[in-house]
Amino acid sequence: MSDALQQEQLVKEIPPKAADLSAWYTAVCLKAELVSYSPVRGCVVLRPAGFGMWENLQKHLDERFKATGHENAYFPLLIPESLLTKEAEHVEGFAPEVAWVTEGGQEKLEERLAIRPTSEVIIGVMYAKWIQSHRDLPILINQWANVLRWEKATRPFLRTMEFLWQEGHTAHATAAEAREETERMLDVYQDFAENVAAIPVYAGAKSASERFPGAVETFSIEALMPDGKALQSATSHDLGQNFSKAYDITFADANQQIQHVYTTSWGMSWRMLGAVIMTHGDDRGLRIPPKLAPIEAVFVPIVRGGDTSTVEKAHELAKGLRGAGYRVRVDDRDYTPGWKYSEWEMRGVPLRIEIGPRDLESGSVTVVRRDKSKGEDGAKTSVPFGELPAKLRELLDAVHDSMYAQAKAFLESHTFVVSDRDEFFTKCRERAGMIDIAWCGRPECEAEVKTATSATTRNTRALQTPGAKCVACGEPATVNAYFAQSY
RNA sequence: CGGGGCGUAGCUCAGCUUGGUAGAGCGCUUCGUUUGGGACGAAGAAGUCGCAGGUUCAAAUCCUGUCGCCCCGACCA
Repeated sequence: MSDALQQEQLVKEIPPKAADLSAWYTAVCLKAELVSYSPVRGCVVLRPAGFGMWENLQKHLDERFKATGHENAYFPLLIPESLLTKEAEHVEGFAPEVAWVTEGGQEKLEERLAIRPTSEVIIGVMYAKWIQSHRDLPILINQWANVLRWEKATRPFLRTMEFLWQEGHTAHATAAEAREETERMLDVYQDFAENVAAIPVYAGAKSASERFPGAVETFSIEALMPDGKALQSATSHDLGQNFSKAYDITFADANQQIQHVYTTSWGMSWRMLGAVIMTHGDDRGLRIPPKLAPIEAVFVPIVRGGDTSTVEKAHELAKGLRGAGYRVRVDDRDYTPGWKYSEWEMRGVPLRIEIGPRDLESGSVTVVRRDKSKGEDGAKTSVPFGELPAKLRELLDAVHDSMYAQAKAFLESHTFVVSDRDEFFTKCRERAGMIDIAWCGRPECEAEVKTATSATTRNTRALQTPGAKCVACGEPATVNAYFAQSY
């Protein structure tokens, strides 16, 4: 490594992001203490720094769920085998990755119990008991839970055997209502991704082969990672009457007819945090979007000649900011200021507040933005003590906006509207980004593209040019689709 | 689940080819001096060499098995 490169590499043991995204990603997850590998294969410990991000994700999503009329509940972790096997497609889809409990205490169980890979089944069974009349509908419930899928290869956040997520499960009287709900929650996810996680996404419908097992239609939001691979960040499923028929969820309608309900399910997992890490991080480490940051601003007091008045002032200002609703911390540990700067940058704290003798004298603090590089215009701002509470809000919003703008610029510069077949295949193979084409929608066509390029449809939307032919195969196109290799 | 790589101190790794006293840097502890971009000095602590067998007078080193992790594929959120 050249001297220049060595100097650039500010954070020890974090390799440059552009050179090897995988190595960078793993190093950041570990060094920023988001996760730790555990003695259990494929399972990670979510450490306080990581859990803090999860809590903020929960808070923002949950308030959106509540605002759209949903309530939280909790269902059992274990699902009897006989119940699981009723919806054929669903079972087939999940069978390879279900873990089973076969013994309890000293006894061998007469019936195996599945550890939930998802909860459509157990929730469907309960809904069948609870729903009698059209007056009982809709049911709008969400649960925050862990699930387990027996994965072969795992990576922190992106794929672990046990993971945290939320799963919403709703039941409706009509197909139209269920579809409306499915699309509403997709909008919620898109809103969350863009306005909380600062990640622009493409929202749309999944192709048949990418659909959730047992769903009539699956929608997703898809984000683009720096290596040109897409990351499915949340899904929303219209389950039609597939589950209500399998689990006999019926109600008497206003005309005294027995009808099967229409159900939906929708989920976002801690995988979203993986998207946040990869999208926003840089060579100095993590950059957490302010709304997800466990610590929004960290005070670094500079002590000179044993005079700790800057430390006292930092605590005083921090107290005031907490009172104003901010999540702040004072780093009064016995390390040098320079060490602390690097440390908190690596951990991704959006704002650093320096307070040294010079600041004390001028009655102000120096606020440094994590989203800007060193020496960049606007990276440092001097803020008088009294203006700190108001100014902090402004700066945090600015950080969010600039992070979103950067991610948006990346997505847009790596989205290609392609109408030439060769170019389409080349771009897919090269992992160029989101490749937008007019597409026929045929599974055989998608399979051919996948075999040739490893890319698949991420999601689809209405055909943009009426009468267009499929760019991949030449048949009449029915939709526009984003193709990309995916995580 | 296929292909490749790696498990030695908290971290990054050397030592293994050719068996013979357990190593370095960083970090950690104590004391002192320091503190506006990863401070300096002195003293100190720390490893059943992933685990289990085997070969040998003797194994971190050779052999077999096993577990785990990383990367690339296939599969999935």
